[in-house]
Amino acid sequence: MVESTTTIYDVARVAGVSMATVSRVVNGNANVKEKTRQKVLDAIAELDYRPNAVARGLASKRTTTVGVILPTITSTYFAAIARGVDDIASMYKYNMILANSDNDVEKEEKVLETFLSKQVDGIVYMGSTLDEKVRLALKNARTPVVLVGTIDGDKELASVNIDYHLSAYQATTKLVNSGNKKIAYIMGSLKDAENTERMVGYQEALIEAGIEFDEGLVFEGNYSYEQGRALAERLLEKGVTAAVVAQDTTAVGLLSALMEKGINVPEDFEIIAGANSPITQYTYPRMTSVNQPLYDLGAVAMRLLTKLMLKEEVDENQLVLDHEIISRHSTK
Amino acid sequence: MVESTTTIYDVARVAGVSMATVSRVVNGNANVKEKTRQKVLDAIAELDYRPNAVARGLASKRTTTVGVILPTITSTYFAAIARGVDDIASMYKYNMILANSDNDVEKEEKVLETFLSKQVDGIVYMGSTLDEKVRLALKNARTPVVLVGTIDGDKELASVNIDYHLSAYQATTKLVNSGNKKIAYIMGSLKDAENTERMVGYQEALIEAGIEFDEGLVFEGNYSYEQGRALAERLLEKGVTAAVVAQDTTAVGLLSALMEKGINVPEDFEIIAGANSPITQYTYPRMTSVNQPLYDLGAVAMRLLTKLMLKEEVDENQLVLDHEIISRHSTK
DNA sequence: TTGTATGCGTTATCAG
DNA sequence: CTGATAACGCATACAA
Repeated sequence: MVESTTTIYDVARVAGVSMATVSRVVNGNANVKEKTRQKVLDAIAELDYRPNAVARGLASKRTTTVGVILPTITSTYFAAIARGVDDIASMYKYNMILANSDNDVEKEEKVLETFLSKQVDGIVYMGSTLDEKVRLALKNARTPVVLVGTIDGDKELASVNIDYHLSAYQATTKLVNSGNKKIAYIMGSLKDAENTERMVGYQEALIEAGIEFDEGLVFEGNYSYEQGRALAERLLEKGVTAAVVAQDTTAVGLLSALMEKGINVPEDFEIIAGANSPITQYTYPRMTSVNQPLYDLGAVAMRLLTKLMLKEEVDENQLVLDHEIISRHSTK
Repeated sequence: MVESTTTIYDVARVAGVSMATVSRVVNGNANVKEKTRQKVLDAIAELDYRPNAVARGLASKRTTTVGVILPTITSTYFAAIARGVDDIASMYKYNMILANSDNDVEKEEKVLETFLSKQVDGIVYMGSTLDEKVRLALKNARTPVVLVGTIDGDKELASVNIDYHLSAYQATTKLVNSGNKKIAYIMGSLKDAENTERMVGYQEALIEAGIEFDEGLVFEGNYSYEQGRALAERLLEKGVTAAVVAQDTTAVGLLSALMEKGINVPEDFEIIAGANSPITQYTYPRMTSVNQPLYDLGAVAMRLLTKLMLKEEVDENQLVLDHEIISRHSTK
């Protein structure tokens, strides 16, 4: 158990071959006689040799590591996506360096810098807002990047999303059809392309139903549970009877505050959550929700990234996955 | 924008100094004249030079990266801990390679192997069960390891936990005091040291209250929401009127199934959740829960790991953080 | 099929 | 205070 790192040279010596040969068998190169391969394998086992990935990375310029940046891993939304990323990543033998950005531009820039210095082979970026500085940094990086749940207006960066415009239209229409006249929409910052798309979908649905658009019924959510709770009163005051809430935690907060006020959901108030993360099913009543294929968003993004990293042909780098609205018990 | 990786040599040439000097200023070595330092800094800025962390890692044998292995990041429980780890890690300039193990021993071994080959400076391990093979691998690693929310019976590995025995005793006693005679305990596998500790605390509380221990009221949970739901009926059949549920998601499942059956919580059935992850507060009614300082568990673990990595003095490597029971509305 | 030699981009030792 | 120069552990082009 003295162990001073055993290197490829040690293996070569014990196996009676050159280090190049050892390297070949370690890397599965076919040009090795079966007999020598076995000798090397034996020596590796005997010495308990483990290739040094850092040295390998320096020599090959590939680290088999991807950087993943997201607002916060404590969000079930991002956690689900990250899980999809990791599963595909490990399937392709990549590891994932994960960093929380809290949607803070400075942190994002710093993390990006670190990722690049660590020579990650690719980057997966999630963030509601795509700041212009970050967008440029991402674009200029000589490392493949895939955005998830984040829209690059210029469509220069590869991305995987759902059709936010359509989902907003559908959710709003569903609430219109069950008789609601005053429908609120709670979404993230309107500076994000994703939310302007939602806004348009919302407006279209209203117009189609002959309902006048009221700017006062659109709220910028901040992803917090507490905000959802706080919103309950304001919505009630305005006579709102239904709401689409893009952020699940906020939707759950709203629901819980309404229930505590004795408002019947869905009889007196309908809610549609926006991402169908697990928590929407942990509430009582369970919430109707737009089902974003979170895991798949991550999985598909990572798969796309592998292609980019391996310089494979990619015909379309703006991927849009299907969503659906799952009716549970927070709508009629 | 042609950019073929600019190295320390390029900077040296432009600054008119040797690479050694560049290395010094990059690493904040004091032995550099202010004037030359400025020249180097200018050259770095001009060339947009970024140190290659891989080369640095090979030369210095330090990667400023720690490996984090956990069952699944989609669990709010582990996600909260991971957030604590990452915050402290980045505070100390470390990055986090995250890997999901699904509590699968083979995956754990494989991940561990990968972490070591990537030369991580330290490892944070979370997993309900600590398999003997994994325990040995961890113990033999020449890399510092800290367990979180995981008990090593031999106390050889550093760890950060709460007092599971005490928390079980307190939760059970609370339910006893509000008049319950049939109290169920739903916890993870009894093969885990953590849960045998809980079991003892549970039994002690019952004995103290003169209530006979009934093995049939102890269930092995599997962390799923669905299992919580399924358990509702069985508990009711047995005449159980209260339960301590170590896993939050299972507790939430149980609560929702009871509510749907028209059982009043807490009037007819009391529940205490075991980890106070955010979802326990998203339910209606909000759940009384043992509050494990999840974020702190991660933060303290990472802090401890930094000490181990820097070979600082550590007087105690078996850390126990305080917990509390937060009374909300799923208990009387 | 195998071996030799060189380079990857730093850190670190040792002179000066 | 600064500059050569030797590792670091491996991949790989080139020879044999």
